[in-house]
Amino acid sequence: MHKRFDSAAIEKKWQEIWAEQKLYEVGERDTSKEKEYVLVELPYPSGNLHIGHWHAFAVPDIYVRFLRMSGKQVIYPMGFDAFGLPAENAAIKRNINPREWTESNIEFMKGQLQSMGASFSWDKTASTIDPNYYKWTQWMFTKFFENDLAYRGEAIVNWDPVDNTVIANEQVLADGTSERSGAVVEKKVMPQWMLRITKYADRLIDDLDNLDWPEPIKEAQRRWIGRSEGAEIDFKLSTGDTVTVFTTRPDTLFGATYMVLAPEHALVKQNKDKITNWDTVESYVKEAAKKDEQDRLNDTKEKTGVKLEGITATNPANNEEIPVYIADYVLASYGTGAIMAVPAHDERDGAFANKYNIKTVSVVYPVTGIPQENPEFRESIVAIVHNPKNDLYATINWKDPQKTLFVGGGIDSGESPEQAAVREIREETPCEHLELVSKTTTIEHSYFAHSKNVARKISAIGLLFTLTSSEETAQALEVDEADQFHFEWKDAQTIERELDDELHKTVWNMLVKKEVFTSTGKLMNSGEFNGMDSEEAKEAITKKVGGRMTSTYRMRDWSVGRQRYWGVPIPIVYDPEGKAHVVPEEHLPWLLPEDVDHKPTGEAPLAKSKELKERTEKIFGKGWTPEVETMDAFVDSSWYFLRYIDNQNDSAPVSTEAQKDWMPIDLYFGGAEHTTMHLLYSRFWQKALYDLKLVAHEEPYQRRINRGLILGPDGNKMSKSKGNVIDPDEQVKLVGGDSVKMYLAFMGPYGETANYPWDMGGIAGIRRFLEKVNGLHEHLADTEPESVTKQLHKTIAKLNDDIPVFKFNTAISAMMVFVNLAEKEGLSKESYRTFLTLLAPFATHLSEELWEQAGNTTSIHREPFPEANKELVKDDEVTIGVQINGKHRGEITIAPDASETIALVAAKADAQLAEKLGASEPKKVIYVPGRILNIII
RNA sequence: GCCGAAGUGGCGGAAUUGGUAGACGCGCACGACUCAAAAUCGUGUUCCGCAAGGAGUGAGGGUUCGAUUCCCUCCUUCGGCACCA
Repeated sequence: MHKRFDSAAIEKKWQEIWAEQKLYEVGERDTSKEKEYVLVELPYPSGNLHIGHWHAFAVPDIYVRFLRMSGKQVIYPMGFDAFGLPAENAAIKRNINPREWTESNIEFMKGQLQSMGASFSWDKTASTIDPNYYKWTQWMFTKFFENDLAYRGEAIVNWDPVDNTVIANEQVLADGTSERSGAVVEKKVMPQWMLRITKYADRLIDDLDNLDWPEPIKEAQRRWIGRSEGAEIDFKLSTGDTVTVFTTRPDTLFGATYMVLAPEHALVKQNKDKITNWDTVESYVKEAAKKDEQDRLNDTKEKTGVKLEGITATNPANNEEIPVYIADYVLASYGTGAIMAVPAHDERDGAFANKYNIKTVSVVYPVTGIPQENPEFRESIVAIVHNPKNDLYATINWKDPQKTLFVGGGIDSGESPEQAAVREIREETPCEHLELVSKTTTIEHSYFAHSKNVARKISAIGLLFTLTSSEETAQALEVDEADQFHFEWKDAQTIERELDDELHKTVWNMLVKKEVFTSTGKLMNSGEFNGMDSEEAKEAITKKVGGRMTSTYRMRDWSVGRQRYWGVPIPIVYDPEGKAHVVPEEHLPWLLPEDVDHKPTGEAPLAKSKELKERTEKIFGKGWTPEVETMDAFVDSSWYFLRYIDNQNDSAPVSTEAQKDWMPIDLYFGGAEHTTMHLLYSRFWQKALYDLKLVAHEEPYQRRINRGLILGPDGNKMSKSKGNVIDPDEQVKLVGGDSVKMYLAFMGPYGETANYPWDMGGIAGIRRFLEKVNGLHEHLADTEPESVTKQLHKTIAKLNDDIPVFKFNTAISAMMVFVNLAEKEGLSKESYRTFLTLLAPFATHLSEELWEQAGNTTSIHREPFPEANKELVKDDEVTIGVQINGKHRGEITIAPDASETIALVAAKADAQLAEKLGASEPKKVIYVPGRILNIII
């Protein structure tokens, strides 16, 4: 029966009692239980919690409580990631100290967190601005510095002109603006504090394989790191310099008809004197630099560049002299900043060569590109052949020779390709039927090998070489002189129209339309490598020209220095010669000075601190100066989960004992936005610590679950300007924390990255459900119908199934079904108690209140989670669908394990079904017990 | 452009070793209670059709006794990356 309740009073009452009893503190590790470390991303104290925080923290609490009631010792910590630009900017706006602002926010947010009624392990908390925390952040940085993982290097950095600081690559959005301020990011070359994350690139990719993470997140990290396997190859310039290029396609080296340097490439300036068109070159270089600074949105289709007159390079594969260009489509910061350009097999090079009329040479032709699962098609491919004497190309289709295409020829003689080809053929074989036996002597290697071990020698069409499509060696195969082929000549348009399979289309596009073919295949026009498979040729050609197989990465080192105030001071001091030294452990924490006007001017605020300067000289001596940059806040959050589990430790960031107790993190709930930032940084950090023997695990997070976004009621992302922001405090006031939490859990499955719009009616429905639960005791009876007991056990089973896989929505739905039934049929006191414990992880306050009202003196949250009685979960009877000829025509109710005979009898007993079935005997019966009966007549 | 995820009533969603499509909730309609409204309770609610019946899980095709589920082709939406050699 529906019965209202005062959620505010109940929730406040229990929150206080729980706090007083320290009900959710974890304390020491209890080894009689299995441990479970459930982590949620610690909040940034921006002022107040938004509804997304509820979704992030309150909903996983259901899972945490379920585990705890199921007998595990669960740690579910909460803390604050409190350094960083937003707090500093907010403080500047309000003209107060960032520390004051942040700390007051933390206090306020703690109250909000309490209103969730979640079981946070408050004895295991941490705050990144606590000197006892950042002492260890600094300490680890010094270890990194000593081990060459942190270094000061020149780098092209992203400069945010509004926040007046450098930001990381990961913080630059796709449109070239800053993730922080929204300003257009500029490129600057500056000395930077960097962390050598690239050293870990391979491990960061490879170790993903062992993690229980959603595959899309892993894939996003792999792509972000962007490992490219290829080769470095040296090209000699006519100036005597050597240019190293990076390429993923060394197999196409014979097709490298020019070379491109990035405009910023050092050799450009160095050879100023030898470049005869230096003025043009110089202005292009300047233009390119400006373009880079403006924005990277400039459409990437239009390629520009300038030829370096007076300089050539030598292609090491064929010793041909090739021109050298500079072009801004080659990036200075990727690979070696120089490329070998292969216009036939790279789209960008193709576009560039087309524009500047550079020679194009095809060196790879396709053999695949055909669906693997279509063997019939594969068999039909035979080869592409080329006669360099007359530039005639042909593709031969073995199964159906009529599909053979001839392309090219006679380009220089003014003949059309068709005319030339026909002439060629006629001259060689003056008959209509081209017999595929030796008629000419120009052919050296011209074998076709059929996949069915039938070999034929083609020698009539003036083609220099052909390639086999099977493993059979050409020499071993016999010539069958009886075979004849008839080639039908068609004009180009007809041929194009009739192209009906992928290979032929590809070849046609490549050879006739001169489109760029980027796939791998087999080699041609490549000297001794002709006919070799691309993959094989990569190594072979690299080896021949003295190159090196290597990998390069999209990801750059992590720039961590910030020219701002509100962050962890980088614990480095400089001696009078300017050499960097770490601040020794006894002087840590290296405190953030207070005597600073932190307003951003572009100069680092710490440079203005007298106290910091004096401190440095006092400790290290006269002439020593402090580093004035602070650390990116992503550094702080790269290890917080380690501090949680040993937050009182004075002698180390975290003890090995605590790690043995709790690490690794069994489950990390979080948002998709951290995929390539926090999640990558902290994995790197953990690996670096691992190599320094400071942690026991190489990966911090065993399992990761990303949640979606809560949208406004209008289906849009919540924003103040749209006026669709849902304030959690207001909602809690309206319907209570239990309802807010349950509603967020009810919207949809949690483990998928789906976004759910907030629905005012929906949350009212949850509140209504809880009010029904509140009145449920009025339906108590001495005995209950078996249907109710059975439904209860089905519900128990459902919850035990659904909660571990985060399908809280269907779990709640099952409880609703039970309550609806129990209201109608009545329920026993025992069932009522059991139901309350089912509800406890969801409606933490109300279930506790009703539990107390039912006469219990200990907390419901100490109760074990119910287990279903398997006998009671089974149904005595089921209603199954009956199909006639596959169409649903009615239903019958029978025992779940009834025999086919019984099912048929039941179907015939049904008047409607009997009529449909008529008198005829069924042709076939498909009966799946408990599921379906399908009768074919 | 490339990579990834997803398309089911008016809405959020449920159902996959292939077996009654639309659980549960919202919304809506009608009824009860009320002077009235709200709240609450009851009934109904995929679409077309008075009905019998038919159609139906983004579109089209295929496999199957049977497809939201498996296969092929395509479309749309969302997310990520984007001159990365």
